[in-house]
Amino acid sequence: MEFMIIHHQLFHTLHQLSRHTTNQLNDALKPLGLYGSQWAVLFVLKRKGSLTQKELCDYLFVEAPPMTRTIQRLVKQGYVRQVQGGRDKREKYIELTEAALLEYHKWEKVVNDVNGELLNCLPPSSQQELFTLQNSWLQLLLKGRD
Amino acid sequence: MEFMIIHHQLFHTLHQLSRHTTNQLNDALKPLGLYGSQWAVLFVLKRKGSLTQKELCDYLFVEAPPMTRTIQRLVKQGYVRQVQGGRDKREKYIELTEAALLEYHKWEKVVNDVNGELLNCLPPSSQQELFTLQNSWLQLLLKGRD
DNA sequence: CAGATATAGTTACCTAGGTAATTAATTTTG
DNA sequence: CAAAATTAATTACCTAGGTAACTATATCTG
Repeated sequence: MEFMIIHHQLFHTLHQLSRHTTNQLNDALKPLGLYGSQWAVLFVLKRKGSLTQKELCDYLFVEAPPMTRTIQRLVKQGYVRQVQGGRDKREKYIELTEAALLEYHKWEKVVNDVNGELLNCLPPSSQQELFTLQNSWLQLLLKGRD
Repeated sequence: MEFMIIHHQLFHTLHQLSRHTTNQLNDALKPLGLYGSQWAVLFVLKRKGSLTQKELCDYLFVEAPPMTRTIQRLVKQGYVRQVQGGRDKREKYIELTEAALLEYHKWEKVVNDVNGELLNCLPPSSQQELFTLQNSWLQLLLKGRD
């Protein structure tokens, strides 16, 4: 019976950690005029290059409607372009603009700083262990849900 | 430089896990007419008894406005009562109703089942280790922010 | 090939949770 | 004690992310 309480605490702690870290990220990004959800998209585009919205959704495990909203905001700010895909006229390729590439390093530094600050209270071995545990759990959960 | 990528992946995985598990919880609660945020309040009230809204906020690390909303919804559903506090007329004590106490065991079983299902792909030792790591990280983060 | 089915993206609307501003009651302080 | 500062709760409004319904294009099938 005791393990049910452990489960409860585990989910509670997971939830708190996620909220706390995304709040910290948003605070750090605010002076740059960006939100966490926007940064996630910019980060993926920088690494992967041009992607369709569907591919972005699949990569970030986000449904299509919030992705549309995030991208429309990035378009309005001039950091991203929607390009009509050649073959399939339904899909839109999303790519970073010159403006985004110019600012990217500044954004990246801010994010790396806040990430480092959030994690510097944990020894690197614990960070690695935490990541390994979280990652294998997530993989197992997603495997079961395909 | 490599650790920045690990950091990024760690936060990404944390975020995904939190979203996935709260989505699963909400799916499981839907047939009962409850949301995850409501369950969190009901759970604390069952354990701790009558609490003020401020105490609930402090316990769940949630700001006052969302707590007001969640409680108002629970009041409307008849699962919770707001009682004007005796000494301080600003504060409102929140307590479970008879209706909530009657349903509680059913809710608890549903939540325990979904929690168990989400965690049964991880061996208990990993669950314990994950909880310990998450918890110590959260404690360190909150200690720094007081 | 034409009709049915599937898919990419959008719109509308829902909950979760955050900040800023407001109100009413309580404390602090000159 | 009266005025100022603090605090519990609420209201209004913001982002994040979810589902349902819709549109337009692609693909599959009879």
